[in-house]
Amino acid sequence: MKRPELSPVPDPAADQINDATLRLSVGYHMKRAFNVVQADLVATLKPFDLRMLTYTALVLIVDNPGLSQSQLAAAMDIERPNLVVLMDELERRALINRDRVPTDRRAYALTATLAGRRLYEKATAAVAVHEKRLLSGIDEATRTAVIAALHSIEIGQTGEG
Amino acid sequence: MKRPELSPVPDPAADQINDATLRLSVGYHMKRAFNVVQADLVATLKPFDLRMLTYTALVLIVDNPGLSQSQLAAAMDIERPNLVVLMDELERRALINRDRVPTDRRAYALTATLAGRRLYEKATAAVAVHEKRLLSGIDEATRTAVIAALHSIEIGQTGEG
DNA sequence: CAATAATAGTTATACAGCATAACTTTATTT
DNA sequence: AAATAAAGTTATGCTGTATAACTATTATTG
Repeated sequence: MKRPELSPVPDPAADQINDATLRLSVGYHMKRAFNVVQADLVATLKPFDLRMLTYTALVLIVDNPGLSQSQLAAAMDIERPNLVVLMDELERRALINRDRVPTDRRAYALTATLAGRRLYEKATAAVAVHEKRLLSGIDEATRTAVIAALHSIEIGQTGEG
Repeated sequence: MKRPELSPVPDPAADQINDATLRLSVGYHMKRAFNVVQADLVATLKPFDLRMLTYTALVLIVDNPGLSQSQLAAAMDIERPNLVVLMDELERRALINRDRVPTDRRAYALTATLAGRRLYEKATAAVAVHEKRLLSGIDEATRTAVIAALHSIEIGQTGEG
């Protein structure tokens, strides 16, 4: 506002916005960084017609054959009703099977089809490549430390005391 | 109740789900960690009737008085139409003012009211306290490294080559 | 064993976050 | 002056997430 027209820049605070207060928050940093990572992941998975949620579900089913929808929902930290539509989609695309559990006819045993496993392989390889590029500016030691820190935040050692 | 090994557990992956493949992805770690942080932030801001978006907007307006909605939307990395409803809410609650810019009658100059600045102070203090607890298990050096790494990911030095 | 409670999956629904198109009003450009 | 661009707005749709209520089945228990 008080910038005289000495500088060729037309507007003062136009492009330089002060977010120093927000930068004090780790949540702010995480949100901004995660936005970038998520955008990259979404773009990476798009050629495979997968979103983060469908990819995550597919991977967990391939790696944990036979698990139930409830278990999967718990693992993915989403509500059961929301998982149903994910399974509907993966099943419709013949990437997974919903087999009835003989010992508990309420539950489904989720397994990946051959097509599902193939898609898993391709998508996982693509994700690895893209993530490698995303982290190319961070050395291995730091990368490990970041992963560990993120995990420690996730675990949440903030006792109630 | 711990299950003794008298019986071969019918379902092996019952409570222990293997997410090793996903753990190779930083995005997965970030999402899970961010979920925790976000939940904490949401809970922290709830007493002030603020969400992450409204809090972020309020802070940026207080710290950058006079900025326009377009500038704010750019700073927050959200679309202008979505910012409108945020400003509607903050204005309705008399936390900010939308003053017409004399030199450009299309734009609004956003400023915080006294109530807005007071809420900013209280909310920011609360956020700081909660984040401190959230990061209590991480030493200062690691914390700095994590922030730096997150920022470097955000900036995205991944060239197009 | 029958009544009850709990669990797995489902449907319907609602809300927040994010994106795009199209519009009005005002500024800028040509 | 006409065309173009920018700021803000409205309408709309899609994704992700959450809850209530329902069914079918299993587990509990009195």
